[in-house]
Amino acid sequence: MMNDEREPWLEELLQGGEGKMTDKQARIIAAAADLFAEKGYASSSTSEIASRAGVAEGTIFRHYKTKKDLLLTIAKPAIIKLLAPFLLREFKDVLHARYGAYEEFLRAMATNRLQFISQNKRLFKVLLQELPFHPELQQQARETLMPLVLPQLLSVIRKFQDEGSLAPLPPLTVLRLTASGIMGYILAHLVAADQNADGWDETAELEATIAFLAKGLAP
Amino acid sequence: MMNDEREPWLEELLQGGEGKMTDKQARIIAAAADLFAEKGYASSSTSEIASRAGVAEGTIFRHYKTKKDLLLTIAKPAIIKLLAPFLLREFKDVLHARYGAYEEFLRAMATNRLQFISQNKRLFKVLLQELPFHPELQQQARETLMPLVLPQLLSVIRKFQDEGSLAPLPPLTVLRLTASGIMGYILAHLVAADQNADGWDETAELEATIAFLAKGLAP
Amino acid sequence: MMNDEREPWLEELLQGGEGKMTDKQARIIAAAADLFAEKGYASSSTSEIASRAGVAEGTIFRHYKTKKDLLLTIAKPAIIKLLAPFLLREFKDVLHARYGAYEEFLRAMATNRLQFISQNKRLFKVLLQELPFHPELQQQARETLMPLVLPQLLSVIRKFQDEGSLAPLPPLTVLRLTASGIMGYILAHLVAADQNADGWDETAELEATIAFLAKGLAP
Amino acid sequence: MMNDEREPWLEELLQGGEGKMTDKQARIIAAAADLFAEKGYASSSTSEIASRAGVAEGTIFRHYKTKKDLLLTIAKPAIIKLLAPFLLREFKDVLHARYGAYEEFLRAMATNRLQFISQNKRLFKVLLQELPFHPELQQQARETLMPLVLPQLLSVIRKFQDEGSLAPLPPLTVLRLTASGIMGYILAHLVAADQNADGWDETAELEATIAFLAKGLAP
DNA sequence: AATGAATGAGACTTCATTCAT
DNA sequence: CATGAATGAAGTCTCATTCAT
Repeated sequence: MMNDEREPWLEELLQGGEGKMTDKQARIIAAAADLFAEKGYASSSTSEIASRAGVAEGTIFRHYKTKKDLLLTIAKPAIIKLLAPFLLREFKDVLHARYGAYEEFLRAMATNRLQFISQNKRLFKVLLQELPFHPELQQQARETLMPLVLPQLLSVIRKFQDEGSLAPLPPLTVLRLTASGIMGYILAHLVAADQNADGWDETAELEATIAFLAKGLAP
Repeated sequence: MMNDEREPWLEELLQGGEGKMTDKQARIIAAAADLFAEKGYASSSTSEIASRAGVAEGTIFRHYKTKKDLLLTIAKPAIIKLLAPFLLREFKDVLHARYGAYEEFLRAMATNRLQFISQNKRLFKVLLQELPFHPELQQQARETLMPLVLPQLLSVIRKFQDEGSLAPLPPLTVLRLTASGIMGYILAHLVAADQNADGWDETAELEATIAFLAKGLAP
Repeated sequence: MMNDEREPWLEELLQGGEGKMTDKQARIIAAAADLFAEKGYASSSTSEIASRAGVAEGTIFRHYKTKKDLLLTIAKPAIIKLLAPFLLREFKDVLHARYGAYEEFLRAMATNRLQFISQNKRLFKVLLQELPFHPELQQQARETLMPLVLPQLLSVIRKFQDEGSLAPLPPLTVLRLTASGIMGYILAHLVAADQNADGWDETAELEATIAFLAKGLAP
Repeated sequence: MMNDEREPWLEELLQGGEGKMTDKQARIIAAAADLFAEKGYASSSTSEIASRAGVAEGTIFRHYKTKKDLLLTIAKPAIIKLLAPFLLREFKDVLHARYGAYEEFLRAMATNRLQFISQNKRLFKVLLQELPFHPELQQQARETLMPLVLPQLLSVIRKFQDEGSLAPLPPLTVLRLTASGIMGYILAHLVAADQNADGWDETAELEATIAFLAKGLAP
């Protein structure tokens, strides 16, 4: 998975946010994300990060106080990015939008997140792999999820239930079932991409998944 | 998650298999699994494993040539155990059994695996977390999955399709959708257990999941 | 140089001396000598010695208090054996024997020691390699050499000088020159044997060496 | 033999060659050579090398990837240095020089090499002691010896034979006899130096040795 | 800002030796 | 006598971090 193109999230980090990043900072972050995704945080050495980034080892520590800082710089924003479309602000319009049915809403969300994730594979991989070991990340996730994202999603679900296009199950259950369906699809996509599997028919699978979810959750 | 009760898989390892394990070996394996689950393989030091197991560090290396050996001793059998019910031999009867419909089959499998996994949480956690980083484990997984498990599952699916109780989707797609539904349920269960969440109604969720799968995959 | 035949010195050790050796002791000594010759004393582990001898590691320490004991058991007698023909007792007759000239004496000694050394290569190798690092061995060597061997050799040399068949150089010088000639021959022989060199004509070289010594040291 | 003066070969290594050495590198090499000579490579610990060099243990490994690297850095060049005067280039003039007889040639070579060796005792000791255990060193020795040194020496010998100042023995035999004579002299010199022996008359012994060689190898 | 040599704590592993069986 | 599991000291080497340049 050694890949020299910068993933989009990095480009964004580079410009956006507080202080702009120098080119070297970007190279460091890119190299770190690369390595973390490949071998895991704990097995990646700062010296290898430095050499892959083409900078001196000391330079890393000028910009990031510790190795863990490096991880957090990568992973904390990742949580936000991943959940962005469900955040309070961005989601406002959706609530009042005219999605004909749950199915359409699903399709919109699924394609959008799939695109983000497959464009930022390494970022996603790091997040998934390191989340279990770093309380700071878990907290960050909880903090974004609980007050900002969950309520939004639950109210969308309730809206569709009220409109009669969704089974009257507990909203959290609906969410769980929907999420596992979509995550299952995304993971399969990633695995298929990793192995250049030819048996994988992208759109057919997407449609099957959405149809399955819609049918399974029909009232 | 410091827990002194031995998980069932360890008891089995202790007696079963080739050479019986001494008490110290068992303590080493238990301590290692504990730590690996908690902090990950790479961040667990052999010295901490030793002290948690109450043995000298050297003792570890008398029984397991390297630290990685320790991981493999834990994780390789885990793959088999996890997939055991789907293995060629054990599965034979299922194929000819009178499961009324896909739904019943699902319920049987789901409860069975859920039980195994929640009894062997640490084992399962180690496996999930280390699989991405250890090619040996991936290969072991592929070797059990591809020739021994997959064909079985696919033929069950085809049977139900032939009987008209399952939608005529590609069998692999059916498998994926089913698997993500069940894994989603199991993960939610584990997370809920970890946080002593009260909102979690075990049987209600199981039934909802199975109903959802059955409905979503109905012909 | 892995060789299962026992070298003669071992056979002798086995029977001769104080307490008779058990079979296991002999196997331990043989394995140790083997390994010491191959990798040196410091790089040979007692565990490898044990496994090569086919005994348990503990067994070694039942017979030899420490690893160093093992070395000394091998090497100390070796010094005696190597110098035996020049020792007080055995040498008595030589002093009065009718060796026509220094040349004949040389030939006798050279062939005799060459035979011993090439029959006990491993023993010799260990001695040569470990002597520099073990003061006990050096002392043992000095103790045998200085009072028991040197005087003998010097008086033989003086005898030949008196008889007019040897240059009137300082006896120690004669000894040094003679010794280096013979050692050079023996080392060349061993190296040639080690490499199955075909260019090596055993007897021709021996004769050349002796002729060279005799001529170089002629009065 | 703890000696703080740097032997000449180290001074040369320090400046000469590719990358210049820092002061710490030199101290590390010096300490290592010291210890290797004293206790042998296998019995010298990197921690003792570090403390004798006055650096942290980690520093050693910044400069030399492994302990063996340290040995090779010391020993490989040593082989070249030891054989330098017999190398193709440096030797060219000798072939056409007017050495009156083999005797003069011997005297030149012997004094030259004796001087080098006694100035670089530790280096020589390490080489002699470690050669048997390190195939890399043996190969390096063979590679310099066989194509670059041997042919030179043999042709010098042949030249003297043609001129009638050397016995018509096989050149390799002449070489062996000469070499053992000179090595015997050098070793005796070193031993005498080590023990402050007073019986040792440097020049008398050298002359005796050369006379002996010349006479022994006269036609 | 950037470097990279230096550090020392700590990682994994080996080993000679002991001791209960 | 023999075993081999157990030990803990010591070995080689890695690593995140610091600091003078």
